[in-house]
Amino acid sequence: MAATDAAPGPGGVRVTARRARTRARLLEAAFGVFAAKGFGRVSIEEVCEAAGYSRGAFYSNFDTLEELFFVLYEERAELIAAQVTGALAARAGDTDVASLVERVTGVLLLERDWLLIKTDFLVAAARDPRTARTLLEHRRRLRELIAERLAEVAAERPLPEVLGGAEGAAHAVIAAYDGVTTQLLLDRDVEHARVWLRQLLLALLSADGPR
Amino acid sequence: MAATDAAPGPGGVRVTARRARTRARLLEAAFGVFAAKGFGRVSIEEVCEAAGYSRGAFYSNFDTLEELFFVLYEERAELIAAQVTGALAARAGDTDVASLVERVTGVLLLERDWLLIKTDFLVAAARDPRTARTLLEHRRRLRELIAERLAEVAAERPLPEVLGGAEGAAHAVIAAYDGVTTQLLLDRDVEHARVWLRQLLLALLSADGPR
DNA sequence: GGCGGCGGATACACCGATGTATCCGATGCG
DNA sequence: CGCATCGGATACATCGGTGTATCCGCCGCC
Repeated sequence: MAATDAAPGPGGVRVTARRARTRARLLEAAFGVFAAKGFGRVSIEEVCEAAGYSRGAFYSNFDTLEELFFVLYEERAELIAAQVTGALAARAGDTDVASLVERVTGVLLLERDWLLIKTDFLVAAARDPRTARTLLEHRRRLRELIAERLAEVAAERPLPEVLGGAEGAAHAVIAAYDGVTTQLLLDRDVEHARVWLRQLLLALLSADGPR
Repeated sequence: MAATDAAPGPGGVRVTARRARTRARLLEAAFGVFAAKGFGRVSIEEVCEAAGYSRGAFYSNFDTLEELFFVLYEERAELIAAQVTGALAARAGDTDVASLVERVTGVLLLERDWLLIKTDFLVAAARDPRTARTLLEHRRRLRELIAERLAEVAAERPLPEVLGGAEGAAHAVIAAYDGVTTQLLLDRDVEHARVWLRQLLLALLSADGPR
């Protein structure tokens, strides 16, 4: 499948194997550079150097650094979403809050680098409504995944009514995740963050449990 | 007290009234510019133009744009801290969680612009340990203020033990605040954010209450 | 009211990053 | 195996931002 896959892409543009490879390498390298220095402090040149290409390669694949950044974000976000889906799907019949929390926290707080990039993206979205919609949509999907799962759990043992059903509870889970993320960005203690997130989620979700 | 206050400052540098005014105006203008475009997308020139000065004025008062940004942050952070202190001190004898939450949420989620700048600062701190220490110290102070107050509350009606005492509960309050902040940055709905934060805090703090 | 000095304005040189135009080599097809 | 095309490299023009050196006017004290 060398160049035979040079099929017309969605935009009618042929994409050869070679092209796809450089594009992927640029994205991969950009991930590291963005994480290290932050979008806004990174030049096109730096990304190319890290990937082992010249700027010519960049301009052949992207129009602007922002475009690359957005593509990078969406790509990884998709990946995370898949992982969460997996973590939630595992042992689907399990309605124990604790084990659910356990699995989700494991997936959500893995790499600090991703959190750094996600925060850069948040900053961009905070000022540009169009970008914000992308991020909100992504969050909505995660929230729904969680809400569905929590709904099952709630069937066995009711969630705190203060939160407002499975929907509200899912909202709370996201908020807790965001909150812990902030702390992790500052103290760099991934292990502590994971423990703390677990604790926080348990406090939120099983509050009325032992009433 | 016109120019007589041109007393040697802490660094042995005379600071005249005129100088202080321009400095303040630059900071004030910078606040708006940073909030609108984000640190990293702002040039020195832009700040000066917004303030009604030329770049000469800037370089006379600051060495770099980053320095101005940090000064700006610390100045406002101090102000917020004072407001929170005030909100917590009011009706010091009051040990009702709900009214406490009410007062704090009112102070914490006022202007979106401040949240934008604070997030920019977070991004900077996430990559520079030195900056991180500043931010962590600021958070620590807020946390202790809250913890002290929660300790009083806990004397009347115990907090959820899952959180780990007043200290842990204060930690949770900060996390919830950060989480709601993220959402607010995206959807721009301040009123909703305030309601939601209140709900979240109540869920966290009064969970075991009616047991 | 003149004068010294501080604060801010103006002008200039420099640098880094961007975007583009052109060129060359690799890739894959007939 | 030769050729056409695509992808990436190189070279160049340009621009915006920065920092600095110098100048001027206003403020404030004698």
